[in-house]
Amino acid sequence: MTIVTQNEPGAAADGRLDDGQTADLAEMFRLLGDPTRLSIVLATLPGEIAVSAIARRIGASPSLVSHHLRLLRGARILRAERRGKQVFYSASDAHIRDMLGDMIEHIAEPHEGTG
Amino acid sequence: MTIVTQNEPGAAADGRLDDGQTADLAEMFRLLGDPTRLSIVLATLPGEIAVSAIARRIGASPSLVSHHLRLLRGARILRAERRGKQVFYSASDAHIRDMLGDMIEHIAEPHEGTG
DNA sequence: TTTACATATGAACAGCTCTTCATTTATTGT
DNA sequence: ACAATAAATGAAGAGCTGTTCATATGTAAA
Repeated sequence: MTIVTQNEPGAAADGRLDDGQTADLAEMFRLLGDPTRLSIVLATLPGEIAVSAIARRIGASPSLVSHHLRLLRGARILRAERRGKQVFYSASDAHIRDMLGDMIEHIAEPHEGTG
Repeated sequence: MTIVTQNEPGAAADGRLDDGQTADLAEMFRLLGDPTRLSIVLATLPGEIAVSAIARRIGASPSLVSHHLRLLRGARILRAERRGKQVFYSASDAHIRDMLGDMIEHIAEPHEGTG
């Protein structure tokens, strides 16, 4: 689960990642590749949000949300902080937040006019 | 004057995407979420590359590569151009290229763990 | 303690996906 | 025409995944 950043000189400049980096990146994409899970992640971007609030906002059961949250926690995409009865989730760090922010901007940009 | 309520391209900067955009983004992530498929996409980033060359480079069978390429073509992530017996693949547009370039930069950045 | 709320976990199942192998189509050269 | 090479396609199976339901755990208040 460690992201190795010490790759050989000259790599990564033109889209070359080593196998470990590729696997890590794919794993991250895989987790974001489910609509429910992506909705959960998106719901955390504005700021900390409790499990029940996520469930309400995306229209899913707390159980399902919790299952997905476990995976997102495990991949260090989200982090949890308990406060009373509730557990608040947020992006695990600024890196994740920036990355997702960039993705959203990309998606939000106008695509070519379809025929 | 009220604030824009149109939820099309140019949505919010705080992580709010409509269901369609979320589904599209998830679908894209899903496709990039398989290591073999991600490797294929990465192999196309430096420039056009033929199917057999991709297969050689990532160590997969031409058949498997072709199957994945069909999905990537279908999602407009890659585009194909036949030249003689070979078919060359590349990122479908600058948008995709930029997005993936950003992702790679993000992944390549130092990402410390184990505090 | 008991009650109520919030979240997490386990089991189970339907549906999907990745891969392999066999076959087919497309293109070039003889 | 035939053979050779490149790529695409179809079928089939093993394994994985998302979801639901039931149950457990943690927390706070009465």
